[in-house]
Amino acid sequence: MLRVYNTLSRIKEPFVPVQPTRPGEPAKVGIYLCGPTVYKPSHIGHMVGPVIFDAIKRYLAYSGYEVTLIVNITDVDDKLIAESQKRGLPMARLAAEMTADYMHNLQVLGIDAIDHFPRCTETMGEIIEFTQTLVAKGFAYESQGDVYFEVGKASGYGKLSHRGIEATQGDGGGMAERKRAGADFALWKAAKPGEPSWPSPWGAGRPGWHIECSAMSRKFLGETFDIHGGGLDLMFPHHENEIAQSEACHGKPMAKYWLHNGLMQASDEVGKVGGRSTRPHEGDLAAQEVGKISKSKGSAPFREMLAEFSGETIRFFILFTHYRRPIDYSQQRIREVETGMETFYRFFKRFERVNGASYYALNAPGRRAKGDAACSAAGSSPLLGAVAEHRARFLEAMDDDFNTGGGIGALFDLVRVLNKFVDDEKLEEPGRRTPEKLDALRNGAVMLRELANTLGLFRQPRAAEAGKESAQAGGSDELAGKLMKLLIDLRAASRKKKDFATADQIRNGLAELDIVLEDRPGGTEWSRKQR
RNA sequence: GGCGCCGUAGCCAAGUGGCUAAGGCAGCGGAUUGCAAAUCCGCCAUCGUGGGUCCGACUCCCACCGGCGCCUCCA
Repeated sequence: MLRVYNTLSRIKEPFVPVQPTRPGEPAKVGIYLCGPTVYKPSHIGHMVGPVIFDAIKRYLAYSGYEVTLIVNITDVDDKLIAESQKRGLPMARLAAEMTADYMHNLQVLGIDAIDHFPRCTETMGEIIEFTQTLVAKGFAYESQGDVYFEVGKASGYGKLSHRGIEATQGDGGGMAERKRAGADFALWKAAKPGEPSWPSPWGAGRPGWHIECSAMSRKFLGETFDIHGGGLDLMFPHHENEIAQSEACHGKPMAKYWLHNGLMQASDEVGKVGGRSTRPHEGDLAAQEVGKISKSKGSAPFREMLAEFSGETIRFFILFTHYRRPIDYSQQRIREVETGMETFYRFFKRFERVNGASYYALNAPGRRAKGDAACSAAGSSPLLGAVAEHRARFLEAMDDDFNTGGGIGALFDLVRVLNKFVDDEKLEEPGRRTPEKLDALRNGAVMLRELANTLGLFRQPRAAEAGKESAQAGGSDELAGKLMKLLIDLRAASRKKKDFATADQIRNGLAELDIVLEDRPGGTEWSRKQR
C-alpha cells in the first residue's frame, strides 16, 4: 500500500486517488508541479522537483495508475519584466530563451514523464475568467485596475502552512494602499507604461503570481486533483494562496495531497558549481558555510554543471536523498555518488560480457506484478529468491512516501547478489556458462532493470560507453581502437612469456593516459578512466 | 517573535517501540590475480544532551544544546 506524506495533514496517508476507479480501467491520477519562472538560466535547485516528480510519476505508472503530470512555465512576471528591461530584450524572447534552457536541462536529466508545460501567456483567457468568477462570487475586488483576492473572506486560510491571517502581512510589492487588507494578494495587476500587457475587464494588465497555477491545474486536471507538488519554499504564500483562490472559486478541495520537496543547499565555498573545488584542506568540511541555493547566492547555471557531471549522475545524486529532506550539495558529494554509480555501470558491462546481450536491451515489465507473482516465479532458483527479496525491499521503500534513497540501497544489494552469482558460478569463463545459469542471471537483471526504470535510472548506455563502443567497433575513434588492440596483444604475448616487466610497462603506461586495463578469463578489456 | 524541519559510523544517508540499526564514499583484513583492476567475503555506529512515559526507546513526550528553512513574487 502506497503512503504519502501530506503537508496538509502533516502525516503519511494512504494514497487513494480522487477519482473512483472504474472496473476494468486504470485509476487516473493528476499531478501538478509548480515550475519555473523563466527569467534566468536554471540552477540545480530548480531541477530537484522535476527529477523527483518524474520518478514519482514513473513509480505511480508502474504501480498501475494512469498519471498526468503538469508543470507550468511562468513566462509573465515582475522579475521577467525587470530582467528583460535590464537586458533590453523583449520579455517574450527572454522567456523563450530561458524556457529552452530549462527544457534542455530536463532532457539531459532524462525527465520525459511530464505531459504538458502550459505557459502563462497561453492561459490568459482561463486566468481572466477565473478572476472574474472570484470577483463575481465576492472573493475578489477591483482597485485602480488591480484585482485583489480578499483573504479575509476565504475560509480555512492558512491550513496548509498553519499560519494565521494576522501573521501574513506582505506588502504586496508596494501596493498596500490599494488593498483592503495587508494579506490580500493580487490576482491581476494593471500594467505600467511600457510593460507587457493583456486586455481584461479591468484594463490592460497581467496576472498575479498565484492565479496561473489555479487556472492551469483546473484546465488540465480538474477542480480537484490528486497531487500538488513544489518546493518547500512555495508552501507560503504561493500554495496557500492557490488553495484560497481555487477553493473559493470551486467550493471544493483543490488537491488531495500536497507534497513539498526539500531545498537544495550549497556551500558557497565547496559547492561552487562548474568550477574546481577551492577547498584549501582535506577534511575541512565542518568549516563550510552551508546555505540555501538561491538567486541571491548567485549560484551558477545548471548547464555549467553538465560540463562536470552527467545528467544521470545528478539525477542519481538527487534521488539518493529522500525528497522531503534538504540536499546538501557540493561537488565532492556528487563525486562520491558518481563513484558509487560505477558499481552499476561495471555490472552492466559484466552482464553483457557473460550474457552476450546488453542490459539496456532487456525488456522489463512496465507494470508491477500483482501479488506474489514475481516471488513465486523467483522461487525456482536461489539467485532469484535473493533478488526478489531485494526487489520487495525496494518496493516497500518506494511505497513509503517514495523513499528513493532506501530504494537505491536495495538496488546496490541487488547488484551485489548478481555479481556474487557470476563469481560463484564462474560465468566469466565461457566454458562454465549454461543456458539455465544465464537464464537466471538474465531474469535477475530484468528485475534490476524493472526497478531502476521506475527511478528513471540506467535507461540508456552512457555517452562514454557509447563512445568507446564506437572505438572498438570501428567508429569515429577507429584508430584508438586499433592501437589498443595492438597494445593488448603485445602485452598478452609478454605475459605468456612471463615477461611481466614489459606487460606492466604497457599497463602502467596506459594508466598514465587514464586508460585502465582489466584482465579477465575471456581476455583483456580496456576502458577510459572516468574523469 | 510566529510556523516548521533536522541532529544515526570519518563523511553522506535509509530505517525501526523489543529481532543482526539498510546502502554509498573513505579505511582495514581476506579470497581471487604473475602483480593489479574489477568482483566477492569479513571488520568499522548503542542513533546530539538531559529528563519522562513504557515491561522495554535510537524510535513516543518534554527541556536544552547545535544546524537549517519559511514568514520578502526563491523550485
